[in-house]
Amino acid sequence: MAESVTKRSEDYSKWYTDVVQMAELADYGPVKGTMVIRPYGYAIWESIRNICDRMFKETGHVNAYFPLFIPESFMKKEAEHVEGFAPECAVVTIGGGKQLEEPLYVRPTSETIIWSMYKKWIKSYRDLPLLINQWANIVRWEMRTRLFLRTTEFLWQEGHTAHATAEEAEAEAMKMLEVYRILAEDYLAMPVYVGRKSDSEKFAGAVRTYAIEAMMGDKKALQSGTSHFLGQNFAKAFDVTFLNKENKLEYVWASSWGVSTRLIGGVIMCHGDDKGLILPPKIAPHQVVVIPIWKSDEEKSLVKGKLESLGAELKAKNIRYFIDDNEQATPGWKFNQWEMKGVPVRVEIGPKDVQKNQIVVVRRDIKDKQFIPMDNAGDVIVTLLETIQKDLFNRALEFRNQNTFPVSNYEEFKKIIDDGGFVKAFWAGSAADEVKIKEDTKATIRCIPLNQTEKGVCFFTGKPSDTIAIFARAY
RNA sequence: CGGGGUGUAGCGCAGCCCGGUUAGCGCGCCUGCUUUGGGAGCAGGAGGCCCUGAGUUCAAAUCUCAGCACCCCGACCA
Repeated sequence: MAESVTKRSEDYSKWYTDVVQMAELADYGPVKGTMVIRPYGYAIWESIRNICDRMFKETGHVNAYFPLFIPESFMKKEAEHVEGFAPECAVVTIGGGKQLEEPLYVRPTSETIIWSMYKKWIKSYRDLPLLINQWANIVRWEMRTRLFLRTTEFLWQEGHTAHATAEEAEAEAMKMLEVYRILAEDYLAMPVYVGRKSDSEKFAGAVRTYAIEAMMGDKKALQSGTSHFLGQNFAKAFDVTFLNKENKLEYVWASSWGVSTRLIGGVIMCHGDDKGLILPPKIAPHQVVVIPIWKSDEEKSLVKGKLESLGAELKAKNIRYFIDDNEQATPGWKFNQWEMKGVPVRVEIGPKDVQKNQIVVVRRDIKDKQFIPMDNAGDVIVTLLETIQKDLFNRALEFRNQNTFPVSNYEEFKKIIDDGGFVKAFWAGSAADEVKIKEDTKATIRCIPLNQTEKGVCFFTGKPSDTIAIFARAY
């Protein structure tokens, strides 16, 4: 009986697919490109969603919900937007058995329908800022899909804000970018490069796009969150104006920002190993799994007694724990199963432990096994979870830094990209140069870090440059 | 849309080339007994429009043609 995943070193994408399915995170839906998020995967999404939602509310945002269907005419109002999204949209042309007067787009993102409503709601500077987020599903008809990373339909949040000034809208985009950085680094333990997108990579309809970019276990990049300064593009397209303090009519300034279930894919590829998933404690549905062990009925009642007191202690410390007392499965099977599912800490209690008043505690990430006294188990485990959270981040950070390289010419660049890794180097090229690099190497500018002060020479054009860019192959 | 491939039990496959009784195997599932500190053992059992349609033949999972679906590599895409 060999129920293990493909080794990461053998076939990384097979490994990924194996983990997603064997850890019961998701399954393929009946329609090509669709995904069923299974309870365990959904629980991870709920963790992420709760963390985000709290941070959004702490930064002054409120939730609302806008319709799934968008009239075709709305999509066409912003030229770049329709050009960018129309080819990957699903369109409804029949309703109630009749051909519709106007086709309805299934939202690929909600800027258009939201700004059509903002036109009604915004009249004065007193109505601003308007800071709305929605949790929703969206549809993008992708040609090639991968569970969590790119599916036809996925879950996300999209924030859409309206402001009286460009500075305020830009500040909002930056603020939410920072929220995303905190989400990625402090909760998902996934270090990210934070920066601006090049013009060719920016969102269709944005003035500027910002992103967080993470390195996966195969040294490819994953765009993990984006935040856009939209300028007045959508306000102009939907004619959203307000009277400012000087009683002058002005177009509203906007931002939008989003993260999606793709983050789950990021967590899998950032931390996972050949035994499966490794979840950061802060988002793990179960932070601790307790596996009781007994043979006789006598041992069973002894162990059960200890389980109760341990459960009470873990609960008192607000630890999310699960006692796997299923008698149909053997302990060995459970060990493997919960390692596959990435539970950060495993606790074993058997007759021997009861006798010594101890428990066995095993870390998922480094397999470290220790025996600790029963009495202060709660405190020890709280500390252990914090340590694991930090260690996961540091391990990922070290991996990323060791695989991020400077280059001084294009030959070096090609070698790094071919061998796998990020390139962090001075850049003064054009959009055409970006295309050329992409054609040659499949690498793109992932982001241009903010607040740069250094000067150097562009590795591609040889021109002087004050801009460092990060290049990589991406998902 | 171009190139290649695959459709047989819940999953993974064999059988097909060379047509011939009740279509097999592994895992999973069910029942019973024994087990339980790293994926338990034995015994018994359930489960199949062999992708669809047409054709060839005494006879088709197997040969021929058409269709459909899916997968991989491109193209496209974040």
